Amino acid sequence: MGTRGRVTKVSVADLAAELDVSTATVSRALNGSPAVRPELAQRIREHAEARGYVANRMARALSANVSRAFVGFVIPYVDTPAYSSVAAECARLLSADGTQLILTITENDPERELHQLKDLVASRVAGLIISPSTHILEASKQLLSNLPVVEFHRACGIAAPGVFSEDEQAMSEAVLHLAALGHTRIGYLGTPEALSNGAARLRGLHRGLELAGLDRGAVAMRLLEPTTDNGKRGVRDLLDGSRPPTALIVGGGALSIGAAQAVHESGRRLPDELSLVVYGHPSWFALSDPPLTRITVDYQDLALRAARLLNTVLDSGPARGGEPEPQFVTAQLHLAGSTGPPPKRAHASDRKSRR
Amino acid sequence: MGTRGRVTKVSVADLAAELDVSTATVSRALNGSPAVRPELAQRIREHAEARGYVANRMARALSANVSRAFVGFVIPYVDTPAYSSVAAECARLLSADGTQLILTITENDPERELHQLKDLVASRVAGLIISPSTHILEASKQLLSNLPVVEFHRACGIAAPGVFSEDEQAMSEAVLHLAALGHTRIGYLGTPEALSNGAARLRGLHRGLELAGLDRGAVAMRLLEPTTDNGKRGVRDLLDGSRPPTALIVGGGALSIGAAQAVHESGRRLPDELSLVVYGHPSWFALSDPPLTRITVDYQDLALRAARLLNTVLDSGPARGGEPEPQFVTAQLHLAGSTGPPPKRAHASDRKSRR
DNA sequence: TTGAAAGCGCTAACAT
DNA sequence: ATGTTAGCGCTTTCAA
Repeated sequence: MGTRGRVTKVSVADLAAELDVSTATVSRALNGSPAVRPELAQRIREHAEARGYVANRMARALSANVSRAFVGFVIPYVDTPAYSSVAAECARLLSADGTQLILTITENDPERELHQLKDLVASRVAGLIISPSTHILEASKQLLSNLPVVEFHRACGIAAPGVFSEDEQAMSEAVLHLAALGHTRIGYLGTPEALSNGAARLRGLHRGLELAGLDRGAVAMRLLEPTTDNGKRGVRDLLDGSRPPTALIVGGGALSIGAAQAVHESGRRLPDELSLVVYGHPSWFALSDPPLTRITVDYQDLALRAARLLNTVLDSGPARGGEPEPQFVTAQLHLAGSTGPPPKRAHASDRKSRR
Repeated sequence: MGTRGRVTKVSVADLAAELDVSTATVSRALNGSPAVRPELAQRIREHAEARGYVANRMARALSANVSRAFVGFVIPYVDTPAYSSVAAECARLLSADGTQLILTITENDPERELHQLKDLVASRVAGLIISPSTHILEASKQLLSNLPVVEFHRACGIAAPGVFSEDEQAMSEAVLHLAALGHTRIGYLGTPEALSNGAARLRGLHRGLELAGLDRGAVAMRLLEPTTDNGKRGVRDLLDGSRPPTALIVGGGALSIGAAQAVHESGRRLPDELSLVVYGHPSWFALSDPPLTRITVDYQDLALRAARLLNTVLDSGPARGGEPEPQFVTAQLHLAGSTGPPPKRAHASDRKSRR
């Protein structure tokens, strides 16, 4: 019993020969075609099982010349919940349909991205779930426009559906929250405007400022690539000025992690000396004391929608007809202990006014 | 110019026809065979380029009947750095060789795992990088023993090479560190002994106790599946007893995250009221105050070794000859502010002995 | 140096 | 209900 020796080597031809039927019958039986006598089908299946037969998906895909065997999953990073949790959930959902995920990490490098997209096309993936790199190449877009594609987190302007977090409102709420507390000098650390989600958050920021009656000039900004290091750097920059902001908003998950660390390292007490609003999965900030006011997104929901969207797109081919509808998962602002009224006095180095 | 219309559809046959040569010549030219006249080869390549030709990896793999097109990456979870960072690094390293990673998440479910392994075999993956589920099925082991496999983090007793973190020493050091500080009642929260790394950490614990001259009975233990929730639960259990430990060691990344949260929520001050040693990637604990004494592993190094090992295994076929050498990445104990002498007085409910 | 042809393992017309 | 056969796109003998 059991498969001894080397790797599986049984083919339909083998089974057919051994049972003295045709390969077509075997194939039909194995695929549950009703056109084969139940008893025979049963016998074939049992024999296949006994011989440890495992169908070759490549051959199958090649023959069918269209199959859902593989789907490409293209992301800039994977070591942050915004991506890893979506990857996990998509892999889970798609595997139920017998679709396998080919994982590809661009590190936000456009060249690498293009190369990987080509490889994915070469693998004849049925479709793609992608979070494009910041400065995606034209050639990459070309490739994408000829494939069933679902975007998430970031959009790159191709005619493909996508799932995104709707950050504008939460962002604007965050500004209003701080303004209501009395803050007038706010620092913003976010991702570049070239990133669709960076742009959305910026819109939210601006809208919040407008509603709060604050001038855009009231905000010191740093727009950086979303990495933990940039989070640290950005916060240090923002805090080091001669007239540092009394409140900080961070728009981006990886940035927030670094930002929270940098704030912590700066020794400023939250919220007495500084108010802080971070962005991202709660688990990253669970240990901080006080708990941080934060903007969160339900990544699982987002993943679910992405997987569903992909199925839709796979059923109807790439970018047919009109502009596809993007879907949105609403980000939520959660208040916690890291935001409060601004310090009573201006920063020491600012004015000489003692008490 | 550029690829218009539908998906890439150019085949070697097309190129051959267009250039009035045979498919064999095209294939040879494209694969850089020296057997083709350089000038012709050049012309073929240019034409292929111009026509936007992309070789079909499936067909290629099918024909070659052995290829490195795909490698399976099988892990129980992906939302923890212990896995996500290894995934990222492996994807990066393998993609350089033109190998794509098929990501598969078992959620530590043996049935699911078996099913996915079958699918991977069906996809004719060249090999597998796997972190087996806790209670892996015999059938799964069977499959694995007929494939080039590299294990990591966890070993399941098959004759395959692997990369693991060498936790024993760090674990034992942690115990000695606590013992030296004066702790005699230590709590241990770890993963089940059925997990190879759980067993290793336990050995380290025992060795530490022995060296410290402490009895094994001095340790209250909880061995749980590595999830954040279990981390919380375990800590609450350990701390709720009538004679709670004065120090806690956590052996496991996900467990540590939950554990740190639970400790935090319990309101105990570190290290005055409780000493705590956690395990895992520093980024998860960066925000905690005080910084936590921790055991860390260089996952990037681990990933690098895994990728290298895989290449070796792919070159020599599965489990040939003698037992393959496992590799180890040494875990490091970093001292920080969460460990200190035990509280002066025993727990109130413990003994009446004052001063 | 190049071409013709035989597969790789499977599915799907097209017979019977 | 079952068998025959022609591919899917590529590599690779075997001939020329």
